[in-house]
Amino acid sequence: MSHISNGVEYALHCLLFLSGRPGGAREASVRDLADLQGLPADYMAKLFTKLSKAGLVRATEGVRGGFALARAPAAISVLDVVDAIDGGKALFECREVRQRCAVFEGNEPDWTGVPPCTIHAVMLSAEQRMREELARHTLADLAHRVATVTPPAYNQSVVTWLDTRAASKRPGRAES
Amino acid sequence: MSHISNGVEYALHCLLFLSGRPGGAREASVRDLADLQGLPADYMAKLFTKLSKAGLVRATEGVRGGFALARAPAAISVLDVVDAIDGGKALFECREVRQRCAVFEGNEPDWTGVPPCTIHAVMLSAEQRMREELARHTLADLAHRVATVTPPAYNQSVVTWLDTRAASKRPGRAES
DNA sequence: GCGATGTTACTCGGATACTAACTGTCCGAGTAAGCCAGG
DNA sequence: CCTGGCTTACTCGGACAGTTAGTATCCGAGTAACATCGC
Repeated sequence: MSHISNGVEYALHCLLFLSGRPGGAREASVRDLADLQGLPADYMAKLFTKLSKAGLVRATEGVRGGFALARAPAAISVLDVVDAIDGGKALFECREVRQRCAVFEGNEPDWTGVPPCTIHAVMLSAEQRMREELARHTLADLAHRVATVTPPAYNQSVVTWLDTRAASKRPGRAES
Repeated sequence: MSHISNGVEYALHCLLFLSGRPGGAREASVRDLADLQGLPADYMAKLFTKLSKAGLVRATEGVRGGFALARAPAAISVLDVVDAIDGGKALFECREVRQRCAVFEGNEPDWTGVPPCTIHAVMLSAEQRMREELARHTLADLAHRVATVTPPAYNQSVVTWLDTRAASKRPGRAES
């Protein structure tokens, strides 16, 4: 299992669609976002509730509701998304092996408890480097980089796909 | 589950004992090393075979056999140990979400395959930063730092523990 | 006394559970927007 | 014309199964060192 889960990737792709819409700040439903990318919709709903609790997106309820970014794309970093989805789990969990040393025979001295253990310190610094790199990139950066790769016709077709999808479903007794 | 497993921690602690022995290059059996630190011995044996395959330690078979470092402590980095135990697994696995976009309807264009996807690139750079930090620290560095924290009496008692342990078991019909 | 045999402790590798996390699905409750019927 | 009810599509949250990786244990095979036994 990779440390950064698939959920993070799913969420980032969806957030990119949300931030990439021209004119900004329009909202989209989870189901449309998931179907557009071939992702499991129910699972995405779970991920979006996590994003909402982290304050990255804002939900509007009811019919024609959906999610929109709660902040500007430039104010949301990849690290924010990773922490929101994966819960800020540690890269490494120290098991405090030093305290189990057989030489102590049950009563370990006080110097083994001093934080952090030497090996743990190395892992913490490595994790810090990783987090710094993730924090350097924002949704705006990613969206801009994606825009340089994708042809404009693709962006247009995505917009029309979402629009026709939104138009096809309307509340009330439409099909009766 | 943390990305850097407990096995890496176990291995690093054992390697520190191996590199910290004064006079260097003496060997110790897996069972002694495990019992000294209260670690599962059978599991440690598996980890040491991984270390051996990676060329970090050298095994001598038979009675009074054991493991010794294959290189100088200054020539073994924490990254070497992580890769040997955890198999160099990726921090993030790209699922190539772009190729599933519903707009394509089965026939994705060629530009989605260009490596790597924008999100993947960010994760790769973050992983690279982490690996650089892990590669900066060697066993010699760790051993030196540990030596500044632990009292000298502790090191002496560990040596005597290992020696008495080695002396208590001898082949042949010792206990008859 | 010297070589053959046996015992012991080690490495090596496979087979097998157990546990935890991630992934994905299903379902019910609550809410807002629009449509329709009745006053 | 206006108000109340109804339908719909959404969010929200819990419950649950499948898969995978890490953790841990057990066991058998092969090997080297040393003690003992037999010549």
